[in-house]
Amino acid sequence: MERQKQQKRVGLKPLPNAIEGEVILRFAPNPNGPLTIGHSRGVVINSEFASMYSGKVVLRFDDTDTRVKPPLPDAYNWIKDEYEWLVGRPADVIIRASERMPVYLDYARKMLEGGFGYVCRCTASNFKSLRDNSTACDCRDNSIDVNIQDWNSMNDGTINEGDAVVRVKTDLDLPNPALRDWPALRIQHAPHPMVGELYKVWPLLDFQSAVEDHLQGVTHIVRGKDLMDSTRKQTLLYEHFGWKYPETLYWGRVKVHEFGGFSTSGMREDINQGKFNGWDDSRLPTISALRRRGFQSQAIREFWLDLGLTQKDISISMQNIESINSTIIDSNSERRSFIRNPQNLRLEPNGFEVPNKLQLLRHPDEKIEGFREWKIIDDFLIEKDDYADEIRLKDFADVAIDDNLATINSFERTDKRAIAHWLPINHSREASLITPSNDGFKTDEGFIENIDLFEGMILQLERVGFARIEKIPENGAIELLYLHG
RNA sequence: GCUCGUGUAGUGUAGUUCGGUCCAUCAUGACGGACUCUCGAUCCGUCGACCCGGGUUCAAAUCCCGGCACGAGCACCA
Repeated sequence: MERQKQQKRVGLKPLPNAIEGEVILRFAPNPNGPLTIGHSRGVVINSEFASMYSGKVVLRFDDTDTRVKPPLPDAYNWIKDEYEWLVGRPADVIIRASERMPVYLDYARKMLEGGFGYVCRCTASNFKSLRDNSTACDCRDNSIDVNIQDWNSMNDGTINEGDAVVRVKTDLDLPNPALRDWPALRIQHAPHPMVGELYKVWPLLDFQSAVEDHLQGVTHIVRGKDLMDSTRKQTLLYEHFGWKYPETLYWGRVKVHEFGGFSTSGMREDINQGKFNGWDDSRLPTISALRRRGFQSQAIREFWLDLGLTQKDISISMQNIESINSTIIDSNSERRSFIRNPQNLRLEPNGFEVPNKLQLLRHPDEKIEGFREWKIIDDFLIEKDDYADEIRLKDFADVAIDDNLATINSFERTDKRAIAHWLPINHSREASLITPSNDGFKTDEGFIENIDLFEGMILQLERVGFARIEKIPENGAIELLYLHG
């Protein structure tokens, strides 16, 4: 009897309660830096769900903090572009929380007027100790009039930063203390990089996000499970307003072996201190760095889609992304010779008639048609590591090496001697291959086969690995950035 | 500590809703081999897992109970 073999489901699981054409999702980063590989999970998963249901994605900049994680003005455009690069099309709607401030402040007032919010003038630590005992603070019983008065004082700057916050009334006996009378808005007098000093009171994530999700008609929220309590807080607010909370899904925490965790503010500080050369420093787990090295957006997409949506905390390796990237770029990457740590040799014909031209395939399986044509002269290079009594010059000849003389034994491959890549010096140009590593960069000086090269080209250096051409200067060495094997 | 969540091979993942088609899927990895004038690609093979203990049942990765482990939240950050 034939057993039916188990199969692996492909693609994301269906979204609960999704109606074709009516799904609205959102991706809401803080523009305090460009996107990291961690963010890309949100971009990929949300955009994939949207395309599964012909829905939309709202790209929302959650930039309501001017103090702890202040926005970086450049980051808005970086993120917009990186989103587009990852998805292949722009987000359907793009909004900034900071430009929507009047709306949030209006809803805050409505909350106070509705009596389900109040201005609390306790210190954070006092409130916390009351809260932990399920005890109301004195401010909680203030009349609506008093609350509105205090609210006005918060907004006109009469009440100082740190001296008041607006809270959402909840059941103080909620089992989870974190949810009890949670803070919705606070005072921040620091100027906002985008809107300046227009506002004294700024909403916190849980309030801003909750109101905006409702206003944008978001039907499904997919977010990290660290935000589970946010869902619960926001649901309480929705109940007050009489709104229906979106379906919510979560993913677990992700660590990448090669990078560890990734904190945008941490990187920002390190860059400012000069530990990195910028956001696209190839040692950083940012999208701009991966892109610069030659990772394809398709590889990043496939990677996250294969992981799918689970609440497990995972620790993954760049090897997985590299493997996917390899299969994508292998067929369209031309081959070139790159000689690290070169050794000069001179060809001794030994009575053989040496052809003056050699045609080498641009791609071994001819996925790319055509040849690189070498004019053979006597002087050529091999890597010092390949130096041996007898080697095979790839695609050319068996040679015996004595000192720096390479005597041709045969053009045919006659034995199992090691194959080495090589390069006639008339086709060589100085190049340095930079490989990012944990403690800096490793630089291999050498010579690259100087045929049809251009900046941004991703090629496979024979017997070395994939690399991207960073720069071809007028004079001096070509700069190569190592991608992976 | 309190609250919430998660446990399938080295890594990641499918299967868990409605127990049998599961001596458990796929990818990656490691190892071995074939092929190839790259340490690339391709092909073949091998390795390797249901957190633990009870229970229900003819039958449990799947249901129930009890442990254990790990993670997150408990910010006037997002």
